[in-house]
Amino acid sequence: MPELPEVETIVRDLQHVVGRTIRSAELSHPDILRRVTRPKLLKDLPGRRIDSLTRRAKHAIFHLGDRRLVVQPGMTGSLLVYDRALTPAELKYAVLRATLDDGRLLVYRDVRRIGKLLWLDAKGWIKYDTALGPEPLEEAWSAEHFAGRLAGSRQAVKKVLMDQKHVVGIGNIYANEALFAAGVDPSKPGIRVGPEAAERIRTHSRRILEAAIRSKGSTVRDYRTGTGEKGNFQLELFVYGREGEPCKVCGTRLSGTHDIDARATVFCHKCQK
DNA sequence: ACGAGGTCCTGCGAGC
DNA sequence: TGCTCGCAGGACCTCG
Repeated sequence: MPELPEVETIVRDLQHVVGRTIRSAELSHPDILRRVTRPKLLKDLPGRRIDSLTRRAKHAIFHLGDRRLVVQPGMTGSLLVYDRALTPAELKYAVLRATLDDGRLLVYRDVRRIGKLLWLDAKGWIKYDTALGPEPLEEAWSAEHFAGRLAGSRQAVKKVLMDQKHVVGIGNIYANEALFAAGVDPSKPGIRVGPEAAERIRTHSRRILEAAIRSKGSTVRDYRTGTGEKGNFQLELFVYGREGEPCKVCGTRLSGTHDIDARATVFCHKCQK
């Protein structure tokens, strides 16, 4: 489940494809495309140079001349580069395969295809970019900004933290972790989270995201780095995936619920108020 | 304008 | 042993 640290890791690992030109492309499942058809994308890609590869929110952005290929890995998406032909097993989930001018293969792999590929021109990019909230590791996500968004919402604080309109890049794993670290009950309505607790959530979110980047992300299931390896931050999780196990801080049995946005929420009812 | 809830997609593991 | 079924969740959509 790539969130910000996982996509950041993938993008850093794949910088070696920058400067390469796409020679040809193949797409096995057009159902992952958004706002573009298969014939259009496959006609547009060949001959384009990868000018840069960046991250926005939980997405990887390939800058290809006047257009951008936005990769939203969703749950099970990953980006991999091969210097050999794919095995039949690898081919099964290789949704997009782009042959580069040095002969290597750039692959978007996605088992469940919850992920999406967007092919945007300059205008489409602006629309996409402006719909997203600030990056959590940048200045724009200030104490005032976050406290203001919380104060204006009756939604559960966990849902606000995961809402990409308010702040990007934080998904279920890191929302659970940040709220535990901040000592805030995930179900508390945003409007009832005071400025002090809001600031704890913001600073702990940043700290955890940065630590997770240093550990190359959390591999809970399918996530792999851009070099095909597992991340390591799953070893440092305090609550996610630990329902029923003892709280690492106080020993209380961790609670679990699906009441917030139908997502798995795990928390310590003693540490989080 | 906002919030609630449904939908997509497939592998995996629990349970019988 | 082999089957069914529930679950995982980011982004987007519709409905009220």
